[in-house]
Amino acid sequence: MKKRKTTIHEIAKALEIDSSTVSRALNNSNRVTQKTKGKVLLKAKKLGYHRNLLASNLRKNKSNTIGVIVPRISRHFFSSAIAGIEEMAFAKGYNVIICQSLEGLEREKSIVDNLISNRVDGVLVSVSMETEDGGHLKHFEQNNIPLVFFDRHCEVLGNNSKVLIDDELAAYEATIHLINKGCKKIVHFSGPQTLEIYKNRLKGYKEALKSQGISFDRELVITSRLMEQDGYNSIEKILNDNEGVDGVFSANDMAAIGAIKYLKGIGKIIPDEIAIVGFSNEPMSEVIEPSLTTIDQSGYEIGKTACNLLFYNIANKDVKTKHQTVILKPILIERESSL
Amino acid sequence: MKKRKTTIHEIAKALEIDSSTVSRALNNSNRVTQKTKGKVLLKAKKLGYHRNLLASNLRKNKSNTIGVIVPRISRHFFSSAIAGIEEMAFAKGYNVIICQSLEGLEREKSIVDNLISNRVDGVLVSVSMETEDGGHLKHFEQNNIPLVFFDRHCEVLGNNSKVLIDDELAAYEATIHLINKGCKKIVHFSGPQTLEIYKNRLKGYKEALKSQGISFDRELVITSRLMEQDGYNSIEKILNDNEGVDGVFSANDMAAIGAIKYLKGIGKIIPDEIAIVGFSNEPMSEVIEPSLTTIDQSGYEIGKTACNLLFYNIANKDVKTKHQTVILKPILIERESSL
DNA sequence: CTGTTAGCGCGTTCAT
DNA sequence: ATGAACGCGCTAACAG
Repeated sequence: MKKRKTTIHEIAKALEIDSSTVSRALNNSNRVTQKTKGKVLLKAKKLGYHRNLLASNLRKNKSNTIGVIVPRISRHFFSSAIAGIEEMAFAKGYNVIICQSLEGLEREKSIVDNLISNRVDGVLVSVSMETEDGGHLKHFEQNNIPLVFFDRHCEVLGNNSKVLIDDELAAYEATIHLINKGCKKIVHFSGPQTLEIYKNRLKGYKEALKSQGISFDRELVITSRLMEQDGYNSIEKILNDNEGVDGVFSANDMAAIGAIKYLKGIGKIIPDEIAIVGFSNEPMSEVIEPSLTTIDQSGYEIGKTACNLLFYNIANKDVKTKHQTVILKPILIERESSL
Repeated sequence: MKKRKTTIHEIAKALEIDSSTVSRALNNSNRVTQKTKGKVLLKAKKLGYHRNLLASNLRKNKSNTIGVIVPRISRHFFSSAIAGIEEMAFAKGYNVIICQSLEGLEREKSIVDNLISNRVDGVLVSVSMETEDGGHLKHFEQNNIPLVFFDRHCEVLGNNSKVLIDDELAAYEATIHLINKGCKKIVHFSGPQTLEIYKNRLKGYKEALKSQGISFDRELVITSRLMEQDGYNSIEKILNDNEGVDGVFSANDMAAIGAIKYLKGIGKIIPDEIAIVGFSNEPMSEVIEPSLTTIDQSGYEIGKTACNLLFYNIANKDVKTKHQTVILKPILIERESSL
């Protein structure tokens, strides 16, 4: 078993040319004959040559690698985002280093240092729950490494770009969808108002009603933790207390499913009598309740978009750019009832 | 904004010592005074120094990075495996490069070349569906890069290690579990016999029956594609055709859930009259049917185990080792019915 | 079109 | 304990 790997010098020696010519040939430079190019490539294959990117990267001062920091890889939203990122990166010939903060600030800090040491060409970040101050993330721009947030962002001095989901618009569109289907009295299942996402979704719901001249009724907003059982209970309660409810916009999918189960139990037919839309970015709801209409934005699309933006920023590193914020439009998916 | 990053030479100059001393200090060598060590570290922090790992790695001919090849990152099993891998790697100070083959052989081949060029210190692979011959994976060992398969493996000449789930044992234990609960007549929902996993699960089921002196009844094995609807139909059919069925071992979770739904519909109480175990390594079934007993091995554990084995092989690269196969024992999870 | 030279930033000899 | 010098493998700059 041979120890050292073959270098350009060996293939240069074998061909009795200079190593720089070999280098050029391997890089498909146009300053080299087709003939020698062919000879070099042949010899390289024959010797099982693999370019040493450690050396190449050092010389070019560029790692051809982007770093990705997420709280948890195994969460479906993040794993699909990473899938999108990897596809974009692969297409551009970049590598992807994956790091998970596990929702911890200290770990996130050490990841930042490590990525800088690895001289990544850019970074995609979805911050941990402990991250409020983005001080440690400033190191990236201090080292001239472009950074793009996706989904979970935080404020950092300097230029930073982000790709987000428009919760308010999503809620707006979901509600409009229900109105267009003929709903007059639409219930909203909302979540804890401490969270930005639920506040925004409530806002979008209100906006939609207003835009269509429907007056907002506080009674029709039920706040819960949005578990399946909550949806079940909420729809039961609202139907007892109110006449003529014909639509539900749920701030997540599980509560929507609970409501559907309740309605099925009492013999209502979905979605003819009561139309339901659930906010979702997991595929789970589709499996549990194939007839549920959902509104969401896939992690995959966000990942791809963020990665694209990052590459743009890498390419234009030198030109001074301002904050870029891409807000992705949600997608409403109405599935056929399989029942 | 300064362009070039600070190097050991700059901090050496600032301290009026030699760069090699700085290098030693930063590497915590014992051949350097505590005092100078302190001064160097201080200065390094002050100048915002980050070691250039491109250079360091080149010099040491070692990238401190492992490569991971999976068919699809967004599949839950793989994303949790990657999560486990990342945690182990982080603990050892290694980076993880993620690559997805998207079930394609050509893409897998080009990933292999790329990882070799990046001089990864080791590789974890779960092969694509198109990969039957592992010829391209031989490149790894030719380049002295340890390789460990997890979950999906294939034959490669030379030494290669793998970490797998013991499907047969899992099925055996699931069936034994049912017998211990008092079941006398256990149905098996099986899948396409072209797939190794379903063959092995059937084998384990048979073994368990045999070991407990229960005779195998071909009538009690129903083969389908194991969708929810299949489970629903299968249990209906079996209950019509057979008296006294009191247990079901399903080769996956969706069919088990279908069966539970059917039984709920006809008013049976689970799990008192008919006990059901579904094979599963997705968390989805838990959400859909919280009372379902499952047997599986998590991707997370497999990832951690495989990564550990890889590090072992990296550490002992020079000593000649033989094939290592780790077969993980499945875990049976019996949940309380929430209904 | 090709060869020569130099150096990316670091770690590791040798000296002292 | 520190300094001087070299080289990891490759590419860029300059000749010719």
